[in-house]
Amino acid sequence: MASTTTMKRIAGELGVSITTVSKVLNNRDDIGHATRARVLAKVAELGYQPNAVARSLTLRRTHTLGVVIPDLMHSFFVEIVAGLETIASARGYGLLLCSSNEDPAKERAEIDMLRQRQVDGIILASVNASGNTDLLQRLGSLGIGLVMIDRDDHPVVKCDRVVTDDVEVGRLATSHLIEQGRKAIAHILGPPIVHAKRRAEGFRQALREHKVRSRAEWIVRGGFMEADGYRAMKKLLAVKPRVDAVFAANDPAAIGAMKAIWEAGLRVPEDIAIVGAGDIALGDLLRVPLSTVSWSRDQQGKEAARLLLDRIGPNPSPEKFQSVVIPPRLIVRLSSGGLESTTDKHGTEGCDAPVCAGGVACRADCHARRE
Amino acid sequence: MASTTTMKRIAGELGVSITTVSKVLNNRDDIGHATRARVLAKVAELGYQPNAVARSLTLRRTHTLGVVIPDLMHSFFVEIVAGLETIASARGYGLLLCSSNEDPAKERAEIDMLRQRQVDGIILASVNASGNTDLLQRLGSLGIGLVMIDRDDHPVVKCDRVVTDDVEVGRLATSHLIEQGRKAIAHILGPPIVHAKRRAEGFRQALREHKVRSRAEWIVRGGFMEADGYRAMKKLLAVKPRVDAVFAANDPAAIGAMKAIWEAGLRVPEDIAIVGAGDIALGDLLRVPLSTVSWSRDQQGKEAARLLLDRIGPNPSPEKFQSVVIPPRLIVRLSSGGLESTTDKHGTEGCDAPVCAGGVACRADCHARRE
DNA sequence: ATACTATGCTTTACCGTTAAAGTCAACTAA
DNA sequence: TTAGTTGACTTTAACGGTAAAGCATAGTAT
Repeated sequence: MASTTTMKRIAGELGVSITTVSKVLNNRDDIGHATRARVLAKVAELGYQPNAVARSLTLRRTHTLGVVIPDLMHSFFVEIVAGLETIASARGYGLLLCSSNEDPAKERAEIDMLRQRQVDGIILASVNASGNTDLLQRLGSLGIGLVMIDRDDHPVVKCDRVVTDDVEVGRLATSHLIEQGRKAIAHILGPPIVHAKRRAEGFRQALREHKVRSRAEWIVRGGFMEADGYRAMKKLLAVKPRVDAVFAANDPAAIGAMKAIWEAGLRVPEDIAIVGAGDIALGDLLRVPLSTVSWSRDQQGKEAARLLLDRIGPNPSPEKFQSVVIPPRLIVRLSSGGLESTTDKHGTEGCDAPVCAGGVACRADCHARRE
Repeated sequence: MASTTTMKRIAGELGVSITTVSKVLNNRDDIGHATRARVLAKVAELGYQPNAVARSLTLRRTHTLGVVIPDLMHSFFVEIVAGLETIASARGYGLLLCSSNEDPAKERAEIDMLRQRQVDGIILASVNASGNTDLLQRLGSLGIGLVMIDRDDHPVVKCDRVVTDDVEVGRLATSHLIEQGRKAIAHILGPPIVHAKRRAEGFRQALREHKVRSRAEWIVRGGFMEADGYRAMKKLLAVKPRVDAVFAANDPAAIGAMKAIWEAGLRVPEDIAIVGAGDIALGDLLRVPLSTVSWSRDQQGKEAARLLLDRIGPNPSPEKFQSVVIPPRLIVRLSSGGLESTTDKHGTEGCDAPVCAGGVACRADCHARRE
């Protein structure tokens, strides 16, 4: 292994001090023209690249952000990560990616690992409020920034947040089903976190406002994974009289529910209408395109990265912590019965990108994604 | 900001030397019982956590792997990353995730960045063979491990590889279309990299073996993105007589092609059959479920992580570099005309996970994903 | 009693970099 | 002239940790 090029070596070969080399590389102005040129030449000759680890040790900044999300397989989080990456990479920050697999213990382990690695900040979609609040609260005093995305449990923790309005998500989805004339509307609950509870709250609000009857058996425990939706729908199908519409806590659960419906020999949306939330990738191209409530993951990711970087940056913005809300909006596709057929028009406003043109309901952020 | 707890502080409060603390924490056996206990107690009391940056500097190991993939939005790569994460995380390694956005310049910048950060190894799905071969070759001499995944351009570069048999991918897809009785079979080429060229080669081989006529206009330039497939299909649709089947270089391109076909008022598979490659997430649930050639991304990711970690680990396995091949297999769904209807049976062998049961063709690795 | 060997620590040096505080010659101001 | 200022470096210390070598003290072999 060729010995790595260090400032020491450059200094040695040139007969100057290491500090001189350091100063040249950091553009300090107290180095003479000639020396500067000689150093720069040597740097180029040896292809020197600074050792970021050593630099991190002295500067006490790693220029690295930790990202902890619950599910790498869910396009929703991946799209947020893509947004994060755009901003972070442009500003010279690296992303240390971790998955908690929806497991609080792994989440804790990953946060601890990130802390040991001295990341400058953490972007977290937290599994729940259960055990890790203490850890998160301590991050601030350790000089580690924190932005919570998507899920904002841990109300005690002081940090920036980038979330959507989950009550509104539930209202939009449910009102839409009501407006489709559905009478027996069920809800597949998410996991027991405020984030999901707010969607359920929006569900109930919409029913109340429209004076639509609800029944306790129509609200069933589910979760955020496809398998959760599948199981929950199985339970719902056993309830008589049968429901004619379902708002699932998110898209994977909605897809699981659709599978259960098909398996029972029923049709979507004729027999049962479905609305999800989160606008999963390819949701517009599904066998029955999935109606959903959408908000920009790209924007959510970018906003989170910006907030975090501004807070941990050179001028640590002493402003109060912000909660940025990405507004949700309804995307009507076939699964809710809101479109006559799969070959109908767009469910959304003007979308002229080639991949979205004509015939096929386009994905809400197809533009954003190609930008 | 509370002053961070360091070994120095622990040593100070206990009146022992820093080295003593270090030895206790590293389980060296030359520290007495009593002292060891006192140190451990203090460590627990102060909640000490070692500074990984400092440790990396002396040990010259960061326990971090860099991952560079061309497209964060493509489920294919994300699933590989999930596989990587499983192994890396279990072995105490972190993943520094970068996207090259299919841009050789950004790929280069990211690899340089990873090198500065002293990652122990890099897992790369390289954009092309154009300009970065030099950089990759140098990695070895810098003590940075390299595993190329999915795309194995850069034949000169000595490293481990985990790829699929791309010629076979093309043959499987094309033979299947031939067996469906299709006569005018087109191919939407991938980008100009060997990886894609091999799929085209498999396409040609299959035609030759089955003595099926081919025409030059039926092989069109495309790419790996949805928009590429869309544009390529537009061109194909202008060719008369019209083709009755298409093998697209990968699934996103196949989906783009389907969009173009629908937009032209034609049906899949009745008018044109489609087969892709890569088994994109939700491909089984599309409006017309997509026939594809699949291989396990989970296995690919895990294998890559294992190879890399074994090579850079304590006993640097002096064996020759390996090329692990993940075998591809055909997944027949509706888009190729291989199934009578969307409510047909599984296209794959026994799959009894709840989310896959009955009625819906399951995804090839649905088991693997839930493991 | 003398030399040898553990045992249990501490000292010193180093990883590669930056920041703060010298140093020293040449130049300027009074 | 004499002190004061620049300009262009160098020296020293530090970041937080690990490894190698050093050094008492006590115990064992002869």
